[in-house]
Amino acid sequence: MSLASPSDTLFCTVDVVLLTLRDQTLHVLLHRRDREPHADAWALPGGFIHTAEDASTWDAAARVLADKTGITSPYLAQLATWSGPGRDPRGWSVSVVYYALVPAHIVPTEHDRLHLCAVAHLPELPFDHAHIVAEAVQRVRTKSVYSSLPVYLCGETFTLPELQAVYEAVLGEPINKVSFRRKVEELAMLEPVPGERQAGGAHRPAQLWRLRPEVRAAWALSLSERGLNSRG
Amino acid sequence: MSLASPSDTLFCTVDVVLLTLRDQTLHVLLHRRDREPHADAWALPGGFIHTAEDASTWDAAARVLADKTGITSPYLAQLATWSGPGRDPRGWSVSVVYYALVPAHIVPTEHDRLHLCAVAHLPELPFDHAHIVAEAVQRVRTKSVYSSLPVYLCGETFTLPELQAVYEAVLGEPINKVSFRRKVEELAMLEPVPGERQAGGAHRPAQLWRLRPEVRAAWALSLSERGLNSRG
DNA sequence: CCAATAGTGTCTCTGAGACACTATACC
DNA sequence: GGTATAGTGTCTCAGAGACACTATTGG
Repeated sequence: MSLASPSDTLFCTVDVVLLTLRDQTLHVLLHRRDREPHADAWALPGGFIHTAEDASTWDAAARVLADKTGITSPYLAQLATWSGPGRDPRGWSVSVVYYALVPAHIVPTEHDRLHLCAVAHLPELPFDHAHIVAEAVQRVRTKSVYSSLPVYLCGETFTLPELQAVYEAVLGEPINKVSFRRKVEELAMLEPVPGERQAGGAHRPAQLWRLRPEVRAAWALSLSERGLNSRG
Repeated sequence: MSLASPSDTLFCTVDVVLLTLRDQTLHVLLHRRDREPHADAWALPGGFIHTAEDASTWDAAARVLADKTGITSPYLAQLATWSGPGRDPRGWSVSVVYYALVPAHIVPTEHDRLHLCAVAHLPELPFDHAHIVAEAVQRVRTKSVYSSLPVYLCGETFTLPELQAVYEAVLGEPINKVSFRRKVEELAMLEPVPGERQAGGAHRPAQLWRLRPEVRAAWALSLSERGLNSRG
């Protein structure tokens, strides 16, 4: 059977907003474009969907991120979809955008085509990428108020003072220590790691914590749950 | 210039989850499909993007909704995008899904190809439409907790007891009257209409309220703000 | 005056923040 | 013992719900 309205001269891509914390500030990973349009400009890593390899736009985003930056992000979620005839000079385009949160240490060393940039001091970005980054930052801030999202900005294990600093960096305001610990406890998403950690200085060491395995599992499940990964 | 990875045998559609309240229950508008696949099955109204007429997927969703149901919804927002090789038998597909909220009285009389169905008692739906509806309902419930979303399920004007009943229907639980009124007041989104309304019975009539014009304006603005409507 | 619903005043109780305290490391 | 940071006990205050009251209509 043939499509009623065959490919109406439209193309479909994915883009990834990868956010991380550096010097207590949100940074976004930019990639220098290989091709026209806007060749050699800093932009969000993105690319076409490969229908032969990708089982969803989520897969496409993960593949594009890995190909262009070498990163596999433990957290990669859909942000929204942008579209229109004018956003890309090549024609009517649809871009399904994902956002990733990673600890700074897994971002590879920057080089000529890879750059971490503070979200507050972005250069001119091509297409509508500036809007997209702004929306991603807003989403992360909003979700951080009531969820454990920022733990994905930490490494595998972390102390509560570290985690609190991460929350404060994301939200841009100080948090009450007691309230923070109460909140963490009631969310019940963390578990203590048997070991401890010495801060560099001369003081009591802090307990190490990690995300409870069920939580990571639940998050992975929520992907496949929604219709066998068809929700890309 | 040519596309690096030209249209990789993939097609892009929009679907609309139109929700309304009937008998104090959330209902979704289903449309009997005109064509294969799943011809004559009840499904979400949807269709292809027409790059010649649509300036965004938002425009496409509004057009599809108007064409198939005759409805122009005051609230139409992006839900998410579904994708994959298996969700539509015609091949690798991307569907950008929108959700609409309307008062029941603007839904046209049901006929052979148009049907309002309680979200709790959906028939078998083709594609991944059952998942999509579930996600839309969840989104509306979540947003209703902290926003004025449910006012779009009311008509132009309404009484506070009516609005409270709408909130209760959406959230599925009773709300404290005093707290509800405090909340409405602090959100500052409503204004009283000079007139009053008699309930059918013998009792004190209730004040009529409406959404403040600035709020409707702000909502319209938030569309165009994000990059000249490029966020479809 | 009665019934029925609209709308408000106020008490209580829960939860978040402020503050001060204790705990434990290195020097 | 001093200092610095981790972690906790408790007081206070603000906001949400419960309840009871007043207001206003038709009968």
